[in-house]
Amino acid sequence: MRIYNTLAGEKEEFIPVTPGQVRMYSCGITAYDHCHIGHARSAIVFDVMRRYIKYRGYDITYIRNFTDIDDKIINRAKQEGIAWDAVAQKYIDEYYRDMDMLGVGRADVEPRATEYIAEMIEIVSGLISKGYAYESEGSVYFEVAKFGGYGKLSKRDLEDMLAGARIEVNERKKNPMDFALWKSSKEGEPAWESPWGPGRPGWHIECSAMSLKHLGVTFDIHGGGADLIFPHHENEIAQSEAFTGKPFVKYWVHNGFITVDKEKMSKSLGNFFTIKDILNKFDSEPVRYFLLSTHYRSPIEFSDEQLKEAEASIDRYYTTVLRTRDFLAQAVTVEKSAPDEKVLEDLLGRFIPGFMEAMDDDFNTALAIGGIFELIRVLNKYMDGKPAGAKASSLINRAQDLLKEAGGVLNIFNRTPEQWYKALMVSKNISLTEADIEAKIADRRKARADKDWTAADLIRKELEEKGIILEDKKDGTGWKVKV
RNA sequence: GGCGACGUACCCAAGUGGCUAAGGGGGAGGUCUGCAAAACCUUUAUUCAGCGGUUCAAAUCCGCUCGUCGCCUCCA
Repeated sequence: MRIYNTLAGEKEEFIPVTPGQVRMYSCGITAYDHCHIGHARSAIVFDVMRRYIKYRGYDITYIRNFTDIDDKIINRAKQEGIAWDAVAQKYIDEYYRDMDMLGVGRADVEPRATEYIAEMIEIVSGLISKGYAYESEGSVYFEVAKFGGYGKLSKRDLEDMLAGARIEVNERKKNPMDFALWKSSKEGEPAWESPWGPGRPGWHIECSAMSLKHLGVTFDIHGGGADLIFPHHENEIAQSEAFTGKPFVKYWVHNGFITVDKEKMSKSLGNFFTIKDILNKFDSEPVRYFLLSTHYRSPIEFSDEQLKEAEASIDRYYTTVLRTRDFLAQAVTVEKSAPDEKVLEDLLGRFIPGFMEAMDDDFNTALAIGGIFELIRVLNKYMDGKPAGAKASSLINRAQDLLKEAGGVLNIFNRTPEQWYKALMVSKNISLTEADIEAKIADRRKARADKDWTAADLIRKELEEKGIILEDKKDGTGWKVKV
């Protein structure tokens, strides 16, 4: 496997610290507001990395944290007139609802910052005694000038950053770039006892404490959105490496942003879409597919148009699944090979190697999906040749298994066509029930038997206007939701 | 100002030195069908923002130009 390492600035061969074992950490959310599609991208990307690493035979431990104490949470609590921890809990619950919908699995450990106050205090104390941090009016700051490697992840040097202005002056800091490890709390704010008086942890220290506790001194993969590279991840490196004296993380991976009208989706611009809003209009599978159809490091332009295309692609997939099922259900009478048997056989042989080659190359899900649709096309073409018998059934079964295997890693394409159509009926607000549709199909069957084509076509048209497409097959009429 | 990324067909999107430039969506024509739908076939990039260079060979490496975006402040 090759992984693009932000620290190295290039793809590197993946060699875990401990052979056969992978330890991975990704930055979760600060629980103070609804999650938007950008959070979904990050969560899905790391979910797929985790699934693939596991598929590749590694024993993986995956940690994803929740920041449950922070200025934004405190402000939100004031706004909503509820306790800060109630705010955190509310948005964590909501996060789980969103992620469950999107097929994002739970991490092995999902620590919350406030459960690790003691560990954080220990690190902060250690950093003070080692001379990397100083206390000032009840707060503790990390002195970046003392840490030689500062800037190595974000590729910038301290001098340039100081010259770059846009840094607020803070009387308590020795240097404007110094960052808070521990913040003294004002009266009425949540606070924990510490050697420096009542206060709360700074944002960055929690990830250092929780990863150290669960993954050890040096671990394999640390991920997050590209906007966390600086300052968050840079600061994590400084704290952790200053404290342990050992390398913090071997591979840093960062996902790209979602854009709207070419601009980064962000709270301040107000151009964001919450996961909830999107799932009101679209089923979750097209959303997940859409986010995986572009390489994780590239920007993705978000639009309804794109989601509709994703819907069409998924529909193509399930339509083919339905077709293979109809095919396998046919009574076998004779053994007949189709002209493209060899082509299909060849492709079946190299499908999984091709899938792995794509995923091994820095988790190229876009290429992997391309391979899936290549198989879909070849499979359809093969069935067009009207093969029959045991050999044909075995090839088609094999194709289905392989598609399921690849889909399992991406966690898409793993429903039945019926579940897909049902989901579409919900997301598209189809007013008909399945019984309504079946009744119309029965009416139309009668009309067709009487060769009353006008009446038959009228029923077809009527259903189409309500979003249902009829398909006449040899042994009856099927239906599907129009995408 | 500093650092970085990107620019591939009508749209989305792989491909980063050498097999016919993946795949999806859309358009046009066709096969099939009572009509459709689905599927399949043909077609839609002699060319990868532009210019110049390196090389037997470049979308892929180097340089310049143009354009777009990001980080440098909380941010997935």
